[in-house]
Amino acid sequence: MGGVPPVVMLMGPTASGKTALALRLAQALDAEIVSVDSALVYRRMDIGTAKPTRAERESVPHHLIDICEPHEVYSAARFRDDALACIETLLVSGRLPLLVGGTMLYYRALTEGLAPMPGADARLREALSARAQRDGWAALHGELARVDPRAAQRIHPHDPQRIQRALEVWHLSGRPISEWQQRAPTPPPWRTYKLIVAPAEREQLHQRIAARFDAMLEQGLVAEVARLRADPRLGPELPSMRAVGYRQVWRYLAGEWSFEAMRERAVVSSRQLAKRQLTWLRRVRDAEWIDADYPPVEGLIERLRGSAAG
RNA sequence: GGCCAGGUAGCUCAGUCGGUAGAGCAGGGGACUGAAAAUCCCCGUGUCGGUGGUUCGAUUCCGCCCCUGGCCA
Repeated sequence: MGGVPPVVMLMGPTASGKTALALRLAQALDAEIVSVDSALVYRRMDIGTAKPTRAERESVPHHLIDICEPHEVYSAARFRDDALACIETLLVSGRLPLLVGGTMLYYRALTEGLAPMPGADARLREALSARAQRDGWAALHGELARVDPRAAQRIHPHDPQRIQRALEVWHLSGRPISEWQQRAPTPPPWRTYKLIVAPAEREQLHQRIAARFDAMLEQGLVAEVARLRADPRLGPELPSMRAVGYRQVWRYLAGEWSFEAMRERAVVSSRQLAKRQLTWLRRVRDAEWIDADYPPVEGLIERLRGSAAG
């Protein structure tokens, strides 16, 4: 099969058991885990992100976890750079990279690349938000329609995040975002083996999600968020604090929601996240789907060994 | 036991001056290029508690019954 080294990607919705399965595979295959998760990158966010425990991280090396502070803004672009560097290092030293996570945009950034357009600019975003506050996002969408009709057509007038990003790119580069985005995918040079783990029944996933959130509460999620709230650099609008669970507990601690309402809203958000992840996952081609309740671990190990040797 | 208010979508409720009903939430599907655990888009037939009656026609009006609150005994 040639000398192209393999990379294994283990994907799946939240609460599907990715972490446990990854540990077993990594130990059997002598692999190292590369996290593909937009929340695990943040330090001090452990319980609510279901971050692998210290013991787990000692049994198998993990990468791209705890790499930035919650007041910082991580991004798909940073992930791509970090992941490419990390995978290269592992491959050079002959170890198998096992990519594990549920942030599907990050997988896409990695496997298809990102257009080389300008990155985020906090000042500009503030200015755009201020104008939206005054004139409404519809006005900014109208402006986008003048400078980049193609993008304006694709972006819904109610989608502030994308309107803002499109205008940001326009102001920073003088070129429409739709122009930047017209470019062929740039796949990485290695072969990938894709695994998707998910419960066969949606109801099963819903039960896992509720049970897991209750477990997080028992483990002290509220206290964890209280500690984060005490950090003056953190606020509810930051990407880190908008993560499922954190966002709801924040509002509970702010006195906006009862404990029961917080719990319900968090579980609901988690279910909705899982649904969005599944929408991405269904589109993934050439992936092997694994039933989360009966993962064929031994068979998988055999196949991956064959693939790695191939 | 009596009186009052309710029983309408999985939940909370609106509504039909009689022509078989619609919001929010939940749920489902989809989109997704530096915030992505984010941000958006689309999708609403359900014995209108049961049963008789009036009526061309009842979820709507009337009687009785059941259930849930509240008040009075």
